[in-house]
Amino acid sequence: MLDLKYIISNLDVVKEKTKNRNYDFDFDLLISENNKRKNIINEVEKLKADRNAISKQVGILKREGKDTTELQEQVKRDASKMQELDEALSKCDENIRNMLLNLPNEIDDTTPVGKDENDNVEVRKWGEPRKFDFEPRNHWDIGADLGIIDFERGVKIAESRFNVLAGLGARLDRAISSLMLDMHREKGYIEMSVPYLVNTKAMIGTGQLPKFAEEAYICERDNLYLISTAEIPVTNLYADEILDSKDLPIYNTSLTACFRREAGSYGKDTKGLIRNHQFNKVELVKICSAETSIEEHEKLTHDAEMVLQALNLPYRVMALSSGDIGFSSAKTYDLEVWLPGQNCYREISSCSNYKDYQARRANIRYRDKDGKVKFAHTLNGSGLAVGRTLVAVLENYQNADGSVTIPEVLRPYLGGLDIIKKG
RNA sequence: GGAGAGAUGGCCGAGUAUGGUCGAAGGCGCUCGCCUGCUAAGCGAGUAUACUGGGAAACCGGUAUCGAGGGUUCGAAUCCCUCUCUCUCCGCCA
Repeated sequence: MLDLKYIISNLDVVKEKTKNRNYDFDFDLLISENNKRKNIINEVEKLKADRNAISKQVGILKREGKDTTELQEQVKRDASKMQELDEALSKCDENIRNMLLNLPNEIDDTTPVGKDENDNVEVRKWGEPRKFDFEPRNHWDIGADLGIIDFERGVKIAESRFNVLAGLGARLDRAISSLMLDMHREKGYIEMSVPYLVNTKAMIGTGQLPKFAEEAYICERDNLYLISTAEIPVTNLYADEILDSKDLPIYNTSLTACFRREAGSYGKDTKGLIRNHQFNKVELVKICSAETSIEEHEKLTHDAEMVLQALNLPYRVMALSSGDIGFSSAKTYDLEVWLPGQNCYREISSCSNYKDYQARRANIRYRDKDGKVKFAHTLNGSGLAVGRTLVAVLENYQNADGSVTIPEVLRPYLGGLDIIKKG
């Protein structure tokens, strides 16, 4: 949520930046609603001030044993007017809040302006894609042949876009998760184990609602949502809190399953593990002050990159353009890993600086050194998507005979195992 | 699932029976100043948030907020109703 006062006093900039997202927003309606609101406040608060003053008088007179009937009658006359105005005011407040909840974050000045993902800008590249002396295969062929990914049975017990990892597939998934969590813990992140179901308030806090209700699985009976990312529970841990500046920055990491309906992506990546309804992800979440968030964002991205480097997986870092960046984000770097089976780079992590956008929604604040209460900045990034990392390992480490070499750093997590072979 | 107790500022905690002088005692914490070889202690002062009006600003006024929402009343932290959450006991259970 952007600050309404900021929007009004920087209207041209905000309009321009919203337009750069290809996002339509009725700023005129917002402003007229706000003017209406101020007028009502003026009127109703005068009435209330009168009422309070008279009520005070009544109290004093009653104690002296004097008659107050006339004063009481006087207040009664304005009661219905006050109620009317109060109702109009709450309606106004609600309208404004809804509008603000549906206005995306202001893009950072360094976010490249562009139409869509084709305008994303490559920031850096790491590693050389391996040269194969055979035709590299897709991970779903490799996985099925090795018997470590079972696509059919996942569909049988749930529906399409669900899969089952079996044997070394499941163990490899766990090894990858553990490696990531250990690496992040060593960098100072606190590991968190959090609920996979959250309430509406949390979903609004991080920006999934009201705009993206279609993406979420709902447990209607209990009015809870399955999380689409650990960002939701971990960021909202601090909702409605005033943190001490001594406790900032907060570094958290969390492994959770993530649930996404993938509405509107029918036909996209239907094969394999790339786009599933449920996948594991290790998330990095930071809460920090406004002064440090740009630097913390760079560091967070770096921390996610280190996992790819440890696994020796080639990748590139993309700065998302204004047309591709997420609704709540001011600036986002995507990490894209090289997938030889598909001969392209694919997103494996998304690292975003939300600045105070989520903090305003979730009411996450801190007291700075002067004792002033300020909105915090929130950041998060995948470090990394576990399923997609599994994909990258299978495709990058595949051998001509269909086996897959285990990357060195994962071997301690697999009892020293160095290769997955058929049978 | 059954029975009971509770929710007050950054934190703890009084106030609720008897509605008005309660934005709310006291303590802790924090900030500033004093004092003391240093630290600790001590002394003094200050210390909620949001919205809104005026002002260049310092600041001054108004409104709202004692879990949330409604109601009674001239007036609600205090009385009534609904909901949410927390705790204790019982039952069930990984």
